[in-house]
Amino acid sequence: MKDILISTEVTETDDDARAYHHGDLRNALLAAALEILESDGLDAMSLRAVARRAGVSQAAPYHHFKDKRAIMAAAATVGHIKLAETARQFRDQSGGKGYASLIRMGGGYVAFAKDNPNLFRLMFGPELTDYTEDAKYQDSTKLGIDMITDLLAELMDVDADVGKDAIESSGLTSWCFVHGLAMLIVDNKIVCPDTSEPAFLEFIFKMFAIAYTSGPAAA
Amino acid sequence: MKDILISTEVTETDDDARAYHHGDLRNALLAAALEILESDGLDAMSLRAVARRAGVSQAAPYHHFKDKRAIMAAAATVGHIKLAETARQFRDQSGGKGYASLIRMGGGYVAFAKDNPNLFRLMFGPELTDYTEDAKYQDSTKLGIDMITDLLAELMDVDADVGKDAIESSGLTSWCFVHGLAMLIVDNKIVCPDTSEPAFLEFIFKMFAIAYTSGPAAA
DNA sequence: TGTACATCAGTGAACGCGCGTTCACTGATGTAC
DNA sequence: TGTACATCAGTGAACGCGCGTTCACTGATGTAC
Repeated sequence: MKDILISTEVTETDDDARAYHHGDLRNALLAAALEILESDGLDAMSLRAVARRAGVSQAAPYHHFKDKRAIMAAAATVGHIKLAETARQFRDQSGGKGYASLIRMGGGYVAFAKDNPNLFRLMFGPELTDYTEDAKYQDSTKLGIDMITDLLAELMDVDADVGKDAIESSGLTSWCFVHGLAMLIVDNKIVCPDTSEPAFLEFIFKMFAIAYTSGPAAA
Repeated sequence: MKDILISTEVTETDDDARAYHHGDLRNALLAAALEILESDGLDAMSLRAVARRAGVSQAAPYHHFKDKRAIMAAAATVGHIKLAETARQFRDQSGGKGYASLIRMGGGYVAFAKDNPNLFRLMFGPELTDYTEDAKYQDSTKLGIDMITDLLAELMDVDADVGKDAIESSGLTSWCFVHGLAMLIVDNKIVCPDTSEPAFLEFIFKMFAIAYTSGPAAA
């Protein structure tokens, strides 16, 4: 399941999205939605605006999406998949094993948020928290935390005194830190180098290092 | 400045908000806005809905707020002040000095977010990031991080080898963790005890403890 | 104390707007014979 | 190969809605004399 989701193309092809009059209007609409979302914000991402951008009539989207929330969920699904892909790419970069790869993965998480702020907000915002109509969407929301937990399970010595609970707890706290960092960057509360610059990874490493060496345990 | 802001009443009285026909319509509108925001979300918090709830005509708010963003900023200002108040109350609770008070302060941050999710979102959302018309609002946004940094300056041994930079960096990472925890709770991604329960503080302590004892430094 | 006046908070109607969604339609395509 | 038909993606107009904002107004209040 997880692998299927991850390997899905970003412009995902649905089972019933065949080439008719337009060719592939569903994907064109989804792409238009993502473009409008990132350039003008969630409020600007109306079904009418999406149809306009895709060059079709305002009624056309209803042949591909049940209602507005359906296309929002589709956009958020693409986002969760891209987030997981980015995190994995960063994790697999060269430059040290062990916890360094965990930190790089966090860097990927932050990089995605920084490069797709409005999509990131939609993914974690209130608009879709109770949206249960799309199983693909719901599955996709678990990709991020699953990757963290899986990697931690590798890194921690599971066979010894560390159990499943501890891994999950550690995963949760790592997620909190990296999610807060991402959110505060997206909110313009923290300045941070461009994700294309080498300085970006240095910044991430520094933040993680400080986080894990100060506080109650270190004091 | 900071103390003035903090000591301001939650239903803040502005310089020019005197008792005329209504008595104190500005505060009534602000209260209505906060109620609608928390019960029905930001999209429902229209100027017309606020006026309706306050029992006045839809044009009345324009005698007290320049436009819609002005009342959003006023609501966010109240939020930032309440957030700082809550954090301070938690910090000053009995039960240990030192880093325990830092953790309790984080608990206050999370408690506020959990009890005022939509207000919390507005405070850190994109709607007001470039709003420069209200100095009071802009000042209020700094209250949270300032409290963290100030407390850390007390806790850390400033005279020794720890400089201002280190304090600010530590403050930033503490903020990241607690902000992420708050956000993920608000997003319904993490289950967490009610803030009224004793278990709430235990949960916060546990999360902090795990965060600061796992990861690269501890490994 | 009483009157005239200035102030300005709140009114009610109107503006133009974009929205989500529905509806009967039309016309290009694939398929059965 | 050619014709008739069924399918259904996309159309264009319309629905009712709530929004932010402006405008001339009205009427309660505070104040000057």
